[in-house]
Amino acid sequence: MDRRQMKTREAIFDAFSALLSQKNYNKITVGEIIDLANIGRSTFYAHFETKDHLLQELCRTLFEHVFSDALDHELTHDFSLSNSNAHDLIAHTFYHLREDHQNILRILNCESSGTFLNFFKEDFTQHFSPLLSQLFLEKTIAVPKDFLMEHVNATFIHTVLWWIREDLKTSPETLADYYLKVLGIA
Amino acid sequence: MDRRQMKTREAIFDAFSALLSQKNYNKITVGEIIDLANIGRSTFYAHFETKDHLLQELCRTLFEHVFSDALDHELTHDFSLSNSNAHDLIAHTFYHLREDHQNILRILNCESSGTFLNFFKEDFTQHFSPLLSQLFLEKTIAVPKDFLMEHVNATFIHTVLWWIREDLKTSPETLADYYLKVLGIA
DNA sequence: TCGTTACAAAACATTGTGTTAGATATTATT
DNA sequence: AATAATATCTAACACAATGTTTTGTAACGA
Repeated sequence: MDRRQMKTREAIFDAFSALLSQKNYNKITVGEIIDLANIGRSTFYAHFETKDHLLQELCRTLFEHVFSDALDHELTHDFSLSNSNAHDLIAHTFYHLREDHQNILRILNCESSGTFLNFFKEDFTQHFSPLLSQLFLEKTIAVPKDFLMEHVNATFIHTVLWWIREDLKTSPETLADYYLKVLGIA
Repeated sequence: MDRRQMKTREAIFDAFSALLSQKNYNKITVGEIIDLANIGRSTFYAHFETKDHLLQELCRTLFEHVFSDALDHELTHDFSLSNSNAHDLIAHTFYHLREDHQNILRILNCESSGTFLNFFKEDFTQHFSPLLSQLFLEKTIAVPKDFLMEHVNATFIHTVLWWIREDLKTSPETLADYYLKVLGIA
């Protein structure tokens, strides 16, 4: 890929996420982005069809490897998920979020978090929910399966958001404890 | 208040929520609202400073009495909250949501739900969280109190959203069961 | 009935979106 | 090093939506 393309793409992403940490997504204009990224107007539209597409691509690139990396790393050893395995898996994901992806956390905490959560939720559901719901089913709680899956999902997101709001002062292991505790698996 | 004012205010609210059930909040234009409400442009701006203010006022008027009404009705009898009381209280709120406020449910389910959930969440937190967290503390789960409160909160919202998505086919009592079950109080 | 007030219609300035044209600079190719 | 390809920049453009203003009219309350 052309170096120029990569440079401007970088610049756009940087400017965009910088603006996102300051103001709501809906209030950000393309004009502001290109000013901060220091690129021409037509250049922006050569890269991204609309502002919505930019958001989508940013989320995709950010979230892409968080969950899958964590799972790959953990499941290499053991495919059957015990309680302690689940704890390690969750904790590992929290580590991953904290160390390698500060950008994700900053963006999840911005005013437009709702917009990002949809993407975040999708990835989480895809990778984790099946495994966790399997753990639950062993306990045979008398609620519908899809209700349970969404609960596991929503609780994970709420856990991450709480963590960010507490400025990541809780350790990944402890946070994984909290998560599994309120879910009743612990 | 002038009858004319009330009439146009009604018309604006009706048109707005009708549009919200069709498309995302951000995509709705003032032009569409005034066309559907059949009022003049200047009239709209005489009533609402911006589209955001309209949204805010709509949420306020819709959510205002849902939680407080439910609480008033229930707590008249008994201020100490036992497990069965909690179940009745939750179920009563679900009834309230279903019967008296179809508008709320339709709006919570629209594409812009994230926007409304902030208001919804506020009201719920204000009225319910203290009572429910009290129930939890008796069980002395080893997680921080504010984490627990937010969990109770987020789970309620997720429960309502799941209910809507299932087209309200679950009875309020059963739904209250589900809610308390996944919270571990049941 | 009379003063007040809400409304409609239309024009208006302003801002943001997305497109297009030609000129310039950077890149990969030979 | 010369060349072809292409990413970029400046600038102007049409378009849509926002929010304001003006003027005339109709509905309201007293």
